[in-house]
Amino acid sequence: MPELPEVETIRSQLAAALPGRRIRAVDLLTESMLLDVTSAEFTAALEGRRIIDVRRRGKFLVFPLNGDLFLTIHLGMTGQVLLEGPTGPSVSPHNRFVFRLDAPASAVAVATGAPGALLVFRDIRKFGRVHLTLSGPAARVARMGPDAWPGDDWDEAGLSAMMRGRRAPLKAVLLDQRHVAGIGNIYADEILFAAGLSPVRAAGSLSAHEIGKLAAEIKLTLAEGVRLRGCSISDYVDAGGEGGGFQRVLRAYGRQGQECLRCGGTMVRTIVAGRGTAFCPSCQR
DNA sequence: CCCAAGTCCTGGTTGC
DNA sequence: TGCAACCAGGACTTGG
Repeated sequence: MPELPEVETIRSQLAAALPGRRIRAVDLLTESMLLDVTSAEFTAALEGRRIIDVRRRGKFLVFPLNGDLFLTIHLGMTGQVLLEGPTGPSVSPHNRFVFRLDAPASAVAVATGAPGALLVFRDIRKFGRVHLTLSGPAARVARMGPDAWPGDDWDEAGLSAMMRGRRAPLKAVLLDQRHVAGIGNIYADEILFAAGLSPVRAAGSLSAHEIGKLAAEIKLTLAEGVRLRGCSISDYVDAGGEGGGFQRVLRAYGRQGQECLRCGGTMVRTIVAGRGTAFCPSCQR
């Protein structure tokens, strides 16, 4: 699933190719995934609009456009954003939005050979959402806590305050985007394994030392995810259609029944916060 | 038929 | 006791 490292990989690719380019036309193929405006308003407002920047907030992509408009995209569970050449879009029954762009306008995009006269939002499961709003990103983006990575705007003290007094399982708090934004099910399991903490511990029960370890592993694990360009365990590919590499270094997610890479015990699976959860009961306390 | 999962929503519980 | 904060679980979606 696209979590912070996957969305960040896509963002960096798009940021190298899109700023300065205009949206010539839009094909809206699945209306149910559009929020905040009608289809007619959406296509009319985007036509001729220039993309100013490509930003990320948690798992959201945010495209500021000229005229104080903001396009906000969430990839849900199986969403992909693909930059394709002008002959496309490649045929798929799961294409949901196709943004037809003009030729590259920036010298950088030309120099890097940025392809992409088309920006395709494809999503098998329709969990993804597209917003078009005025004066700022979609309202749901404002509800996000500080970005988990790179983590310049939160620290151990902030994490401690988020956890204090909570009886909810530790993993549920990591997954709650209002506390720290960008962590999903895969990275949550990996972070908790790395920190040696049980996903079912009450969040409020962590010691200061454990909070410190957790804070460090959130940043380290997501940094590794970004470095390896995301985790392609199911549908994820980057904007060029390439898979990431993080699936090769998974130590917890999906490893139930297998040997713990730290203590040699057996990894188990349980449900936490409604999500499948793999962990080592002997070395994650 | 069940499972996968991110977000929103609802309804029940807890604790000040 | 009242009320807000908190927390669990369902809905949505479709391919394996």
